[in-house]
Amino acid sequence: MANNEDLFKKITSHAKEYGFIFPSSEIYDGLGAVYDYAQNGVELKNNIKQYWWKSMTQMHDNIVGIDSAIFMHPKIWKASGHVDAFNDPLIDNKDSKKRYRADVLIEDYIAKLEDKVNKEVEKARKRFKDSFNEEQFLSTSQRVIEYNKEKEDVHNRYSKLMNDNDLAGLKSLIEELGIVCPISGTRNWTDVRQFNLMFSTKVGSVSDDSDVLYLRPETAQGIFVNYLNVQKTGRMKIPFGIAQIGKAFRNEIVARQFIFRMREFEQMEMEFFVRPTTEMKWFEYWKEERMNWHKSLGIPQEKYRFHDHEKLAHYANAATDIEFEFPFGFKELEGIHSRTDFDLKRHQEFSGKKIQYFDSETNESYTPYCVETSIGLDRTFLAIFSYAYKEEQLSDGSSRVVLNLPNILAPNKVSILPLVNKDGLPEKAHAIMDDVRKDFKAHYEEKDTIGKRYRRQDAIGTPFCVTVDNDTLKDNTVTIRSRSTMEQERIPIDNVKQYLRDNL
RNA sequence: GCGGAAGUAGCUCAUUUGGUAGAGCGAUAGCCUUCCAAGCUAUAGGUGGCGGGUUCGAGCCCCGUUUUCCGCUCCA
Repeated sequence: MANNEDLFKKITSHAKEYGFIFPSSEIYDGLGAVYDYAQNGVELKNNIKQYWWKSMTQMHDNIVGIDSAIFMHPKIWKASGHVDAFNDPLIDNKDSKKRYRADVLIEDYIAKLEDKVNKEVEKARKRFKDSFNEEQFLSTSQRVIEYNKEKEDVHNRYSKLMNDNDLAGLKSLIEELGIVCPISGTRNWTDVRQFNLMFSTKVGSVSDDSDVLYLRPETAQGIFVNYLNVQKTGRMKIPFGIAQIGKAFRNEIVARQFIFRMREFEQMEMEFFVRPTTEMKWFEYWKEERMNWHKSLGIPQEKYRFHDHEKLAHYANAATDIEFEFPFGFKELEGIHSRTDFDLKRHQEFSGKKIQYFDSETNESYTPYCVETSIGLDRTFLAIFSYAYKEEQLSDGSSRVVLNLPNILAPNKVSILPLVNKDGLPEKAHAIMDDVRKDFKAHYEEKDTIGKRYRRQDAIGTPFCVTVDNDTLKDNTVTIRSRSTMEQERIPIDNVKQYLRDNL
């Protein structure tokens, strides 16, 4: 465990030292849970995006992509359930340090009153046996009437407070009812605070409540609200999918573990629309398809596992996560959800627009069901980066740090190096560089000894180094060195690009 | 949000009871080098996280604040 913590620290500092990820606003002491992608990081990230995008839109003839705006009509988040489902009033007990939802505490209290009523009824039922009349008992028992009155009273006040968003009122109600923490048993509560999942902002130069917009907490809704447009203009036939890559924003209570949980992050989502009753078949299909995508990056199966959800979100009828074994344990990397027709139905209801599909095969109209694949781009970055990071002990007693990135994702594909910085070698190397860069992201370096330059390229994951020496000037051959094996072979300059094409 | 620990050069760390801040690595420039880090020379780089207090004098003591890490908490 301590070893893994140590490893994770090394990985995060490597990410900074070698230009992959910087803390946001670092010269101003940083901004919590926000990170910037640096010169090498942005290349790796873009390559991951492209790899995913192609696997979706190029390798499937029934998946198209869109890029919807981050700003969307505020009603969308009402329809999706985000406004109501993620506005929790939270309260902490200072003694047990436990956090509760204030509304749940009060609801529990009301439930206890209900239990008391039920107990009274049971007691009475035993006492009166066959002559027991429940209705009569409920309306005459003094105790039951009191309990019911308090229940109703508390419920009314509580509902009003929730509707008015009166946080101070919720706290005084909790105190007045004498609600104690189940753990510590004390009434030592903090103030009630509102937890808002979504960031809000205002549109227009003059602030007004009616102009509140949310920064989207997921990209999926941009797909759902464009479903009709895409289906019609693309003449899409079910089953078909819509893919999107984009930023999303969530106000996490605790955001930690580097880029694993950030307030601003990027998702790669694909919503696949299917005929109702076929959704479980497609759910299974996408589970397998997505796992294969991960494995295609050369990371072994044992680093991944499925984790099925026991408790389903309000929109889903099946859900699983693909988890990856990060240095800090198995954590969610991608979610695959069967979202039913929840989203399209809700948007039909809230927008008043008919969102239906006429299926010419079955000759009927229906609201399509939807299977979602939703992968965290930043988490994928972290998974690939941390798996690639290796400290190696070499046979000659020295060591090296190498990023064994999948070649297709590496920021630089090749580095062109003159063996020494004289004798016309730099000129020759520049000529090769100018040719290779037309087809591959290439890098040129003439400073320091060749060994140092190799190690620097190893540290940022460059798969190949091409070295120009004196023989090159005579016979137009160069050595090409592999990052993974550190072995090199001699090939004609004319074959360099073909070699790269064959080996990347 | 609570509790604990920490914050000195780009990185890793020194400065042993308060007396004007150093090293290694790295970086830059040059030299030397014909294939795998740690050869030579020179140079740059710190208002000691920030603010206040005590003191003749604070990196060191006190208070506040902020950031990071660890634990708890929360999480579609």
